[in-house]
Amino acid sequence: MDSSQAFLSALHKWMKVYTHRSISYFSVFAKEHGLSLSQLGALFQIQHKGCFSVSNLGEVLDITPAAASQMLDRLAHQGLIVRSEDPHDRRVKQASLTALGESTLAESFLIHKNWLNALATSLSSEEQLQIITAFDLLSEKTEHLADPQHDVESLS
Amino acid sequence: MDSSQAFLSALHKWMKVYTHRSISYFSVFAKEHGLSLSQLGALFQIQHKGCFSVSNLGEVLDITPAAASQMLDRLAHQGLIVRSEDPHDRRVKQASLTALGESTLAESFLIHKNWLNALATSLSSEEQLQIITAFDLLSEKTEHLADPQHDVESLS
DNA sequence: CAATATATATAAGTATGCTTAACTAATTAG
DNA sequence: CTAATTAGTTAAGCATACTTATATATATTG
Repeated sequence: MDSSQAFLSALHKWMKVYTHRSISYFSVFAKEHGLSLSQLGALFQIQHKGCFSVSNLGEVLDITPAAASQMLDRLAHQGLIVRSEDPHDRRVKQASLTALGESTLAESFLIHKNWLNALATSLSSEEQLQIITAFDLLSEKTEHLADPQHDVESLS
Repeated sequence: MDSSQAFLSALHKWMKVYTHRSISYFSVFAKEHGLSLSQLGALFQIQHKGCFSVSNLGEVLDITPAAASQMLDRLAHQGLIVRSEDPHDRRVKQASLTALGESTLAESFLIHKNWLNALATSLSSEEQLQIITAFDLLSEKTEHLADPQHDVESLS
């Protein structure tokens, strides 16, 4: 299909632009908060799923359970997550964000604010509405797709 | 303005969804290629600007020139970048991607392929066209805005 | 109940990623 | 031409981020 090709191409171009911007913003943010990019990444994963067992976090980050355990150790030590026993299986520890963890992530998106505001003012109301519709569509569709793990498995 | 608020909200939502996906994909990709997320981030920055002096790379990544020099050392050792003397100022070393560096980054976007294809097939042609228009608009506007460094400076 | 499997944690070891301080080379200013 | 500044590297030191191997607690299975 022709529009699929154009769709992938437009999305790819935007990903390059966005990746470049966000790496720079997240680098500054992480430094300001005494975090590494890896730690910030782990926090995003936990936030998205609500909670994560040690092994499952290791799977999405592609690291061993031992490494995931140590990562959670450091995050817990900084007060960003807590580990609680899973009532269904007492071997399992579920990691979830603390209030501090939540607010830290919320703040991490604010660092993009200047850029996004500049972007907003450079667009007409009509253009903004067009983009809003597009993003709503994308967000909705993405959430209905399978979780990344499945794609990852099918790639290997 | 009302549509600006909705615009920022839609963009924010999409950023959360996309950040979550891309961290997982880039984690897997980095591991497969023996890279860290930090190294991948540095490569993206160099790619975007074409070349980077040691100090300037340090600025966008918010690290000291010494750290940037060491980072480039490791990337050069892996054959992903080369450093060449700036003809205008022989103190300056310009880092740029090698063919291997370029192809590695190109490949890093392919790892999103399964997801993007699934996304594409879940959308009608009409919806795809709407999204294409939106992304073209965004990519174009973003490239005309000032570089991230300026925003960063104004934040501190 | 005993044996096995699973989830996590801990220990030891290595590479990365950062810092500050000291050093070298090139440029700029007086 | 000398002094001061700037760009980059190097060294020492420390925290992070991973690995494998081992240990411990809980679950599952025969």
